[in-house]
Amino acid sequence: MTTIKDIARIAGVSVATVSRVINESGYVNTDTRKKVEEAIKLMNYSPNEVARSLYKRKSKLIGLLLPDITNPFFPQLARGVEDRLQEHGYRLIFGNSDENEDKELDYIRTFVQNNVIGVISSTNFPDSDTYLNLKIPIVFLDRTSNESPSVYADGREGGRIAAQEIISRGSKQITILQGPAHIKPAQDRFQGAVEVLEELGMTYHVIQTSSFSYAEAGQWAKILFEQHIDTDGVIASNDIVATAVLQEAHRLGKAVPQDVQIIGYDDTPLSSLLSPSLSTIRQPAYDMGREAAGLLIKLIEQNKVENTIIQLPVSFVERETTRTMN
Amino acid sequence: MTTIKDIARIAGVSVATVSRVINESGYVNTDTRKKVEEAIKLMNYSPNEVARSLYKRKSKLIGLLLPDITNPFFPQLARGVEDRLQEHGYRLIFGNSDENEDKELDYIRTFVQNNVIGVISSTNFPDSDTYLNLKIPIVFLDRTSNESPSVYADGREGGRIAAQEIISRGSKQITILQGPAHIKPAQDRFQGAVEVLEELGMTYHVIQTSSFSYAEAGQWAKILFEQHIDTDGVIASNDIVATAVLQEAHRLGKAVPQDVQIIGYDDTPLSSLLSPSLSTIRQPAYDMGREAAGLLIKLIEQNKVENTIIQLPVSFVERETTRTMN
DNA sequence: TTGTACGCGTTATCAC
DNA sequence: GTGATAACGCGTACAA
Repeated sequence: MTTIKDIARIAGVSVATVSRVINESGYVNTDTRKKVEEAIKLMNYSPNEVARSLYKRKSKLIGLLLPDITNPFFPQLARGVEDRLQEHGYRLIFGNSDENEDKELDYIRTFVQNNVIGVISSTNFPDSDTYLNLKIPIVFLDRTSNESPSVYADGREGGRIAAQEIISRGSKQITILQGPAHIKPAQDRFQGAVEVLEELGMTYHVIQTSSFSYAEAGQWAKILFEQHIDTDGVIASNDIVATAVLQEAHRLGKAVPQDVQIIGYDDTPLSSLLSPSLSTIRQPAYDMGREAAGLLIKLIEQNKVENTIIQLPVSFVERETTRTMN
Repeated sequence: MTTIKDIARIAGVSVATVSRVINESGYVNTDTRKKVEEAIKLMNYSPNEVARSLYKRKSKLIGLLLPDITNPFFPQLARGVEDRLQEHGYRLIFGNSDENEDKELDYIRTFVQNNVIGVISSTNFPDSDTYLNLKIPIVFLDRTSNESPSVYADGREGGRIAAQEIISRGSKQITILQGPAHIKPAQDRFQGAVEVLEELGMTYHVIQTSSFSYAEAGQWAKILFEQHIDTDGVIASNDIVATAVLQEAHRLGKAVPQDVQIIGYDDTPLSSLLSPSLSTIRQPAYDMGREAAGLLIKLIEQNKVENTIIQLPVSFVERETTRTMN
């Protein structure tokens, strides 16, 4: 590995001078600068970030913690985060938490050990000591915590919209798939939907699910129609589950949306490719990622930041699993 | 931040001793060990990985470069990699390359600057100087290069199987969607399919596509049926495109698989949730990720490794977009 | 069995 | 303008 010393030797100057031209700090004669730059190019040298990080006690690394990159909602988030960070020269240390507090804690610790300069986390435990004791900026993504910097979409509102839309399009026997109990955004959207259903005095049923996994989605769909065969409107906990419901409806010979309407949640890319394409509540995942990264960068680079709570709008995406309004 | 010095002071010993108990190297009296361990627990101390990395000239970090985490094939890969690495105490620095050589080079450089101890890359440029000059272990994932360590599934064979299956199930007017020209695995599977079609003297058409993006998939599907309305068998370049074709077929009132059979590629999780569910060529993505991580770890921790080229089997997954054999 | 001192590659301070 | 040099936190000879 070629170090700053090598460059200094080749350019015939001291390491201090090399450091100066690299960091554009302090004075340095045009000629000597040229010599140094040539040496750098010659050796294809780039400074050791680890040494830098050790001295400055901070790196260009940012920790990103997501529940499960395999759930198609999160890659969008991750991509948004990465694209924005990359523009500012930051890099990502990444981990999947599986919504597991221990795993999360373990990752956060190693993030800190690696001098990450900030953390973006999608966690169900934003108020745990892990985060409270963190001395670096942290942004919660897709999850909220009191006054802590957060970027999220309003789940309760999303749930409300889902319920309103499906009701106004004529469903009378609505079944809600309630997402995993430990996942806050899932409960928010569930609450929102229930609120509207209650307000309007609708009869409805609830199917409790315990994961968003592809593997189990089919099971929830089966159970749904076993227990409530006459349901004519399904508010799913996310697009994966909605897709499974759609498939099961087909299997049972139910016409969608004539016999049963289905509304998903997230607006994952696949939703528009289904047939019928999936009506859903859109969360602007990519933008959420970008916003979170932007907020974190502000937190890192400025001392005062105005808005540390960023709420992005959700919206109903009308496709083919809901009927048209008359 | 609490450092090894603090621990030493609190435990009333020298930093060397603390280091010894942490790393379980050298002798240390049971009593003094106890004192040190107590101090560590008291302060909730964990060693600074950056300083370690600087001294040892290598970290516990591994660089992972993927084309686009937003393509549902790659999260599976990533998850496999991460799960295995995590078991061995390694962490991931992650980047999306967008199949772009400059971006790739930029990431690899920052990986090196951060003392990553190995790299896993899904690249179209495995023979570029970037990789040849790398002095750390590298494993190519989903892509191959001569004799370099690689983990991949046989694309050519996958293409052959796709063609064989669709032919033996009765398609006569086959259209192949040829994936992006610069993506090797896409071309491999295309070649494989063409080979079989040629060998059997079938007539077939080719639609050239230039990306795997959701946004454009619909376009290719439209073009396909515009140019070859009488096609009765489609070999898609991956599951995303296959899904778009399926949707377009619906739109045109074509029955699947009666009028037109469709075979995808990858066996992305969504494939089984479509209706009709998608017949496809399965790549064991998660396992590929795990294998790649395992191979890299071997490369890092052992000096001799037997098999550095790992080829995983592809297989036909029969679902509902192909007819049953008689 | 334990402690001292040095070096890992870089930046910043302070002379010159 | 430029060059020594201390310091960042840790691991390891080597000495004790």
